[in-house]
Amino acid sequence: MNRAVALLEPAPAGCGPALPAAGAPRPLRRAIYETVRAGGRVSRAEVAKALDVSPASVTALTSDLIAAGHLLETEGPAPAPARRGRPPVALAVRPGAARVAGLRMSDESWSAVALDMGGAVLGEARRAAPPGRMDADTVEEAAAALLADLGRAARVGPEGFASVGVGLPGMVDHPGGAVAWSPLLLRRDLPLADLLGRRLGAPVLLENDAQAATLAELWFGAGRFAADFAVVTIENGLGMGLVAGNRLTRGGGGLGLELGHTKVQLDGALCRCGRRGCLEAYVADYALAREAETALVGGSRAGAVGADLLDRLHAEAKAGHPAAASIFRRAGRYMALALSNVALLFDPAKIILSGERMRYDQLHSDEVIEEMRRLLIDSGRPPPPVEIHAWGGSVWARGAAALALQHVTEAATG
Amino acid sequence: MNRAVALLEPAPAGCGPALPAAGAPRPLRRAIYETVRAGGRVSRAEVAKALDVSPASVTALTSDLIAAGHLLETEGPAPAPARRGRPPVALAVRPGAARVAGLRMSDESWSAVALDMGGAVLGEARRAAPPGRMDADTVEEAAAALLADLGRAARVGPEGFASVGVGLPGMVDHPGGAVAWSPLLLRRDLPLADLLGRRLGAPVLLENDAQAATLAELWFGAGRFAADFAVVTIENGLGMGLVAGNRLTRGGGGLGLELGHTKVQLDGALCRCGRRGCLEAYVADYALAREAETALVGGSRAGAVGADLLDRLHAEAKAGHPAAASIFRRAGRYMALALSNVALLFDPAKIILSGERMRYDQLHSDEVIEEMRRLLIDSGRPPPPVEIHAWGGSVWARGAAALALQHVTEAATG
DNA sequence: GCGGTTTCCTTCACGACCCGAACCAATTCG
DNA sequence: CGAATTGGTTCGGGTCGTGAAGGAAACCGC
Repeated sequence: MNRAVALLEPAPAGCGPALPAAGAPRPLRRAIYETVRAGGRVSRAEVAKALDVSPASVTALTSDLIAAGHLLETEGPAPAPARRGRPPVALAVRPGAARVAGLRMSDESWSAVALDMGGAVLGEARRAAPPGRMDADTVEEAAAALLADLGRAARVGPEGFASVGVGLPGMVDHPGGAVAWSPLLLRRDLPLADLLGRRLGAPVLLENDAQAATLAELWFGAGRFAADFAVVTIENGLGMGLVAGNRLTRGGGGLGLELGHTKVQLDGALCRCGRRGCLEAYVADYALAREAETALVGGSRAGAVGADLLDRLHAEAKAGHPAAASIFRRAGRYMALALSNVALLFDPAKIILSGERMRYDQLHSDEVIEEMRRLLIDSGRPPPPVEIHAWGGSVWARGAAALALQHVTEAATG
Repeated sequence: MNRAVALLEPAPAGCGPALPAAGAPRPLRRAIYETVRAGGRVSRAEVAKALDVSPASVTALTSDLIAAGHLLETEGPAPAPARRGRPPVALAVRPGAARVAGLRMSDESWSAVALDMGGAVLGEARRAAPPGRMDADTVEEAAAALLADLGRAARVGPEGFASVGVGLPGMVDHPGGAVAWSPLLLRRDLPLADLLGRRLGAPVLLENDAQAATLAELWFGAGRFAADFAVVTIENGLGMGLVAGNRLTRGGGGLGLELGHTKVQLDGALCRCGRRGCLEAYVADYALAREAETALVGGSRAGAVGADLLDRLHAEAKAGHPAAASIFRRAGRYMALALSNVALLFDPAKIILSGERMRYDQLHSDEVIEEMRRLLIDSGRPPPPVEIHAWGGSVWARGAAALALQHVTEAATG
């Protein structure tokens, strides 16, 4: 910091996992690129130290990457230059090398975000979700329209996105690019990646929305410096994602981890999946809503639907309405039970709660966290801390965009 | 099979994972060795095809491994020689290259098994567990005594074991070689691997007993040809292990997956861990026993303890005793709930039930499996099949020995 | 200002690893 | 017996990454 230099490129703060993935035999070229991206502005010497490789290799490969237009040397020193000796030259990802998009489909609205290769947001867009369950054509149309909006917002022309990541609820076969089942879709086993890829003119990567949220934490959020953590998402349903050894874990079959339908009660409450005792049937918004209708009887019930109803319930509970409060209290207790099960089965270093619908803070109040702690057996170690990330809108789309970033990176760095 | 040749070495059936581990950057030397061990008797051409490497590399590295005494060429053709062309030369692991031992410590009895490098059992030994919780000296003494027994049974001299694997209940830090907590030990955070290693004169690898059982399935059992499966163990408590991408998964903190203490009921039955609603509190033997005392009132209750009591309960249930039957029925239903949760969270290709104490078949009857299926959401795919492996005695010790085998292999093949 | 020191980066020769192509070897088929 | 077929080996070469040596750019003390 011994001199101030105006940067020609905006200084990226870095994105992507900050720690190297365990057991990943990635080529050194890519490892170097990812290290630079993770750090934002990193010198060659730092790269060599971080990856434990010789400076010679770093020089050779960075000049290669610079020549290929993936990295660049920036003015100004790296974060903490030593006071003596030759000052380091900061390397950074060349942001303009490519642009990617992330789409997030949900039952309410779809959001999209455009990123440069440094992970900086170039623009955002949002549209209401098409009503009802969709056929393939409807999905394609809506996705193309949203991407066109995004292109305008981010000043990216058509065909301007090198890759598009898509996150949607349901059972998504990520490697196969197919959606085994989704509440948004009419058809089972839809090869959506191919369909959208043809329509959008760019390779499309699919992922379950909870997994996309997990990627968002890993790439841009609270998980960047944690190697092992779980993300629990509260949206229309309940989902979760797991990062182990700094990489996203996908279930054996490539499908997501269906936390919402794990059973927390024999012969319990009825879930929309038709079974009884699912966690969702106690904590999801539709579960709260059906109890709200009972609790708020006598109020202007007929007029309140969906989110309105829940907001009213929430207000009543805060105001001390006993029935309303008991609804949230029970939901919170089941939430604690579920979180303790996650901690016991996955042993994460931390648990992150994420989702747009986390405004009902009784689901993650101090009492809930405290109850979770009580439910954990004493392992001699502190229980995993629980962090709340009630990020707004585009975060999940950014997670989907991370898929695209990863894909472009792999293609570019062999 | 066109000619019969007497083998100088016993023909090994092969051991170890039959499929290559995903994302494992193991050196080709080791990959070749492991491929040969997995297949038992494999030709160079088959190795090259299986690993998708050039025959040239296989030739070079196998001659290297043969010279080092790790592999050998055996007489007789490999399993299915083509009818035409030069007949293949079968390669096999040289069984005598080293011997390893596996120890399994439990609350009742300790078992041990000696293996050669081909995974063949050279001998077994068993001793009653030392009573009560042990200090470090007691563990060392008992382990050394059992290993001496094993040496005699397997005709292996002292210092004859190249490595020793140990499986024990509790929270085991495998990479660190420490036991964070175990019901068998007095002390927390005991660096047992170092202590035993010094005493036994060989490198010692520790693992949670359920994880060892999972390794046993992966190396010798039903998991050899499955890349993704879960193992649920029913012993004094309930444990589980998970194989993903053909390798054992360890929790974020390196500790096991505490299935037995996941909560299946808010404010449920009291568990020995002090919490309420743990799965163990419904299905473990001590949980059954305490209900048995109630159910069998009027019988010769005073005389029946432990296993006797449960055997009587089991007999009564089979004979139609209503209270006895209801105990097992409830336990079975919670078992089904737990299995469905495992399937939902880990999405394994199959679930294997293992353990010496699985003689109470109501815990894994057809009704239980059927109930598990009903509890799973319809993913459009068949639910994971459940296999029962009520193997006797030394299997868990073999899983521990697999740890040692793996360690020796890694040391030998760089 | 000017060597000495420190840190960063580059150059260059080399070794480890694995591959492709060509070739030899051992068997069956016609 | 030659052709075909399959298994295994030899050999030159490419890629990747290293260690050692040295040049480059700053600071320090005189």
